[in-house]
Amino acid sequence: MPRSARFAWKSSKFRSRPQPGGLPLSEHEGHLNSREVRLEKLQHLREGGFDPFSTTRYDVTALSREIIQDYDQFEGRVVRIAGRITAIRRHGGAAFVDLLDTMGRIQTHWREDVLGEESFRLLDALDLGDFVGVSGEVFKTRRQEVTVKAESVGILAKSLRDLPEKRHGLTNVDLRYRQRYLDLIANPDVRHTFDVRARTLGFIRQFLYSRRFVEVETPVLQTIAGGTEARPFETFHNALGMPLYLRIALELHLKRLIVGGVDRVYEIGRVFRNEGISTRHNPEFTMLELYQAYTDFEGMMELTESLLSGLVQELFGTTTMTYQGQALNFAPPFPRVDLVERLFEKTGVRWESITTREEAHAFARDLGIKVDPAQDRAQVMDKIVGTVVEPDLVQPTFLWHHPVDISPLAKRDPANPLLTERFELFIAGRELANAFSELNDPLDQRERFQAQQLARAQGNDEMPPLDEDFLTALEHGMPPTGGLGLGIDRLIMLLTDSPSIRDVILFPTMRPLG
RNA sequence: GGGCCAUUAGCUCAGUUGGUUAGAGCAUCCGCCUUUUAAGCGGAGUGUCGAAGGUUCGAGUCCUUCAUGGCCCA
Repeated sequence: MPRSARFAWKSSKFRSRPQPGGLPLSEHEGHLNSREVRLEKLQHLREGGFDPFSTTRYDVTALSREIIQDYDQFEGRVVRIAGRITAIRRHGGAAFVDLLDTMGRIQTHWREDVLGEESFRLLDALDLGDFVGVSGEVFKTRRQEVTVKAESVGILAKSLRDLPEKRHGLTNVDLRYRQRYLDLIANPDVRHTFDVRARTLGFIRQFLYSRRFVEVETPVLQTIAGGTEARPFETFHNALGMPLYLRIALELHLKRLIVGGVDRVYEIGRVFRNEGISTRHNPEFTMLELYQAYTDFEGMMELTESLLSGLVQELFGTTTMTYQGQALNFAPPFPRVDLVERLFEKTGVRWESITTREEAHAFARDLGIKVDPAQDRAQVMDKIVGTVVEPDLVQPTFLWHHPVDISPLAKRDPANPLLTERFELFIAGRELANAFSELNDPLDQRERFQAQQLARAQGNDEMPPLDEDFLTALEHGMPPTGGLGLGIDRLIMLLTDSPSIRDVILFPTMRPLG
């Protein structure tokens, strides 16, 4: 087709139809759906020499928000912007076209007498969702809206599918998670949530760098998935001909690095636990684990307070924030609650007095707490604490002094060997972090692992197998060390006031459709 | 795993006691409109009512099973 041909597009939608308002249609005539209309427009653009997919670059000189915020500096200047069309308001020989770029929305004004007929008529083949580049002067309309005058335009990509509806956005939660790209286009809060996530990770890395921590990456695929109690995902290595497991914690490899003399070490990484999905659980999630030699759980408390209060200060400009209507104050020091003492205050029963599985189940029954009959004493006691103690811990609070029987990797309290030097940080009733003075006695560690093997043999499939390689490392000597694990996703939920973990994971685990 | 709820046009949603050809807004298509912004005015409804069975003269609506999601419980 000759390049000089005037570009004009008309839908063939009605070509096979009788006149509008006329005779009824036969069954196979007439309607094109929206994708077919867009394909037809694409075809016309190509035939007119405007292939939207042939453009390889468009040198952008300004972004929407900076043009609007620094209007004084941009007024009258020619800028080149690019983005997705989110609205077209046509006025005969002119049109307002809204573009969405990475910073936000900006309006452009297209006039036939400025662009010329051919360029202006490109609008006939444009739809919401298409990418265009616009170059021209920055000005303000009568209504004082900062606008880019379209002096030249380019089509950068065509969209073949409709955008979500503009007024209500995309609210179908299923679609929001499955097609997160649409969610990001339609719902600006989503972008904010993931900006906060990125800034938080940046802050944490900067904070740890300033304390001379080294960031490392340890194996995801492991022959023994240990470091906590959880069912792992299993996979298979073909060349080795053996099963491998996806890690459930970072702990045991990072401690090997402490043995190796990396005195301050951390990893931010994905861990995988083969358990149910809920508003607080995704099968894969992100953990921060850090280990610092020559300090203990008190050192980890100080670090935790300093990290979180600094982070909240950085994000909000103050140490207070609100989660789901609850005001939270991150100013250190955080209050401490002794686990065994608080349990006694709440129930009149001391942890030490419950020595058997049967007693634990009876205790739970007395409190009206439903427990899986298969659970052992420690699991039941954990559940009781989770029900009667933890929900009250709304303000950032250290729950500490956990019994040794639920803390297989923590050092004993020198004053009471049944307790450990451990704490869990609770905020808004939820566990956010877990830390302790790391057990470095290889003989004690072996005994506790062996106790786990007993539970494992009795059918507790959350118990990891004994990790002989880790014990060998410990036998080479590990200095006294403080360790901390912190759930990044739950932290981001707090910081973005998100009720569900799925709101802070870009692509949460979903069943496939059909 | 159990209970409750939802699934209707591309998107957001109505749809009565089972009753004629299933509706609205946005989006889309046609016409008009050169500073609008939920632009406006006039015209056009585009659908496997999540899927499969069943009851019925008649099912979006009632029953069963299944699928996906949400909330609560485990």
